[in-house]
Amino acid sequence: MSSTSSMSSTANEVPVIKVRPEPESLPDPLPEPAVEDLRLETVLGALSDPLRLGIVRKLLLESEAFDHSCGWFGLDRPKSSLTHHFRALREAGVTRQRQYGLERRSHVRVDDLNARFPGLLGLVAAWVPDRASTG
Amino acid sequence: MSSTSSMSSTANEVPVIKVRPEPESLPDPLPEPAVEDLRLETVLGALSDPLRLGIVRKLLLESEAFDHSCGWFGLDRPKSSLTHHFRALREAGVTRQRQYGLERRSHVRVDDLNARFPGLLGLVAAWVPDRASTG
DNA sequence: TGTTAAGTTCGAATGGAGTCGTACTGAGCT
DNA sequence: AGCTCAGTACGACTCCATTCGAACTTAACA
Repeated sequence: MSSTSSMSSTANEVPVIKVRPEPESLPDPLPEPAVEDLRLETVLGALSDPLRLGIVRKLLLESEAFDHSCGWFGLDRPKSSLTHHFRALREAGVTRQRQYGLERRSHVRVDDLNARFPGLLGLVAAWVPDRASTG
Repeated sequence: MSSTSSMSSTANEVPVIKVRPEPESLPDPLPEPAVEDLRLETVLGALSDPLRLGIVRKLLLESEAFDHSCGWFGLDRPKSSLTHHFRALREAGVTRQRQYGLERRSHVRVDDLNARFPGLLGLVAAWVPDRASTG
């Protein structure tokens, strides 16, 4: 919470260090359901959309250590549509979103989902999109 | 298995025998997608409804060796609604339906689903319905 | 043959999800 | 201050799923 990483600066030569946020200084997650509130039918509903299924699959297979912003996915949809889908995933509890400046980055709640619905993410990762989807 | 229990009949008195359909003489299944045509997003969509999730779960946990008709589930919904949901499950490939006289009996396509989406049925079986659902 | 019962079909109403344009917000940069 | 850019908010539209009543179909059975 209140880890105001006071970057020691000796008044003179200010070290301009791009500090990648440490696990202790992450922005708070946007509103999301708690692990114990995850509902299978809601999660399945969120994953029943090909675009969202592709988002989660791409996160599972290709994501780096850090979260990924909306544009990383290369989805050919207007921004307002993407907002809709990323919010659907977060509110269902599939992804977690954090605000980094202008960007809103997402990652899959792997531990939570594996705890509540073991095997589900494996199905998503193994999913083969139909020709012409995911945009 | 194929014991066509030829209940002794002396040619004259025609034996009115209620022959329960053997595995070889089952009615043809109603139209359904082939195993290789099952789509994860479609199956998830079919299972994202609490009523249908309850149907499949009940079939997995409590079903006998034979299929079960619509009324076996004790669902408190009008018949036209049940037709809708059972058809949704069948057309998504989750269940198989056969016509037995007046009744249309269902069972889960366990082998097909385990082959295509291993682990999925385990999640359905482990599902705990929210208070006040499944009708 | 007539009744009963399981389930379908149709049609309507409702609500919600997906799609998108437009306007807006807010952080970072110069 | 002003620009840029990521993403949101809002509203409109369309479409689909859900729900259900009412009429129909049909097998079983007396």
